[in-house]
Amino acid sequence: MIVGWTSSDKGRGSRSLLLGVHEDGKLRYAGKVGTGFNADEILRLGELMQPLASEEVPVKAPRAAVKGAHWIKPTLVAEIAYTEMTNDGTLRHPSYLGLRADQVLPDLRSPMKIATYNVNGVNGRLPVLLRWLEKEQPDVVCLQELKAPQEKFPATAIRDLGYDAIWHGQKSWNGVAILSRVGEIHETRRRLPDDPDPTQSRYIEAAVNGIIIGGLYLPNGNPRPGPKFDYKLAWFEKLIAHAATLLESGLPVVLAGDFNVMPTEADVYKPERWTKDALFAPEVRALYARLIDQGWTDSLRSLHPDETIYTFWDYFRDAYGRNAGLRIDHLLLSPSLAGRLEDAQVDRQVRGWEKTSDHAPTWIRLAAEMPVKKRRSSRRDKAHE
DNA sequence: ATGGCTGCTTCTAGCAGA
Repeated sequence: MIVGWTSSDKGRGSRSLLLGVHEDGKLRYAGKVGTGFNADEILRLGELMQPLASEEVPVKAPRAAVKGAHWIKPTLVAEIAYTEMTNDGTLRHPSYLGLRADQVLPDLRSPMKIATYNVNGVNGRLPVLLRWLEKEQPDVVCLQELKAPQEKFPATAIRDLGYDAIWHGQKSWNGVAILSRVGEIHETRRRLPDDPDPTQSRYIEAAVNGIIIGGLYLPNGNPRPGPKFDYKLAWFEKLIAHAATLLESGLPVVLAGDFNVMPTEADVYKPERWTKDALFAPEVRALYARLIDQGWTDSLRSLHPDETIYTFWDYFRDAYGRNAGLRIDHLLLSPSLAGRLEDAQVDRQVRGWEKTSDHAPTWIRLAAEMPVKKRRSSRRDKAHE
């Protein structure tokens, strides 16, 4: 595991990587590696490590050995060539061979429950939001439709329940937030690259416990056709482009939020009535399919392939009572997380509460890492090559 | 098919939502 880096005197990039190995269920210091990477790889590693920065020291190590160390959450697995293990357990003549993107692991010492909830006005729904947080205790929450300017976010009430928060507000419309009660929130961005309209607060991203959480509120797009629909398509294209770079990073990522798309006919109570709507139009569903085809897992559908699942019910005509719903809130998992998906549900009862949002909270649980696991990846005997 | 509901703003009537 890469546990940190020490910085270079000359300009950007790291001078050496600090290493750890899992042994007897614990991570212990295994020395530094300062060779084997070129300038491009140093830059790439720098970009990957930056969002993982941590105050917490992940391994015990001699003070002199780690002078000027920048620690990260132990998430990235590197392949290292070396001649032997010294008596003090560090690697002799280590050389960096590359990153094992297939073994990039989040910090999952305990299970992690991650939720998304379009609150439809964070202040108007505050009693409902707090009641739900207290009852269901999600670890990380993506909120959408805050409908509040930056300074009107109810941070104190949320902090009183043990949640740290970052948010990107906007007057009247939109607004997104990420809450966590399990680890520091390291914000990585607060709008999509090349957002067609950067005045709209629709995307916020952070690293929490070594997992990148992208919280999003995709434009509604009605009426169709029209400028709002064009904006939806343009925004979706930018999301797809950014999602591709997230996958390329090899990091564990959850994209969660109100996508304003019913992916298939199984996700609408009456598909034939919605074919011309911006939430179900063929071109919008095609964009969703393109996103998924990059390698994302639609958590709820993958665990419940044949169930009727809705996350939204209109306020009109007793839609909730008639179960005339839509599935438009999604949690997408990058490949390294898909195998850890343990549960995925909608807290649909919340939609029946007083003064509630028209959406229901939707969540997943990722399984904890196996407690004791020896890793093959950090060992390779150079003599045999 | 239609009109039904809700939050927010500060021209409490008009908009956006889905």
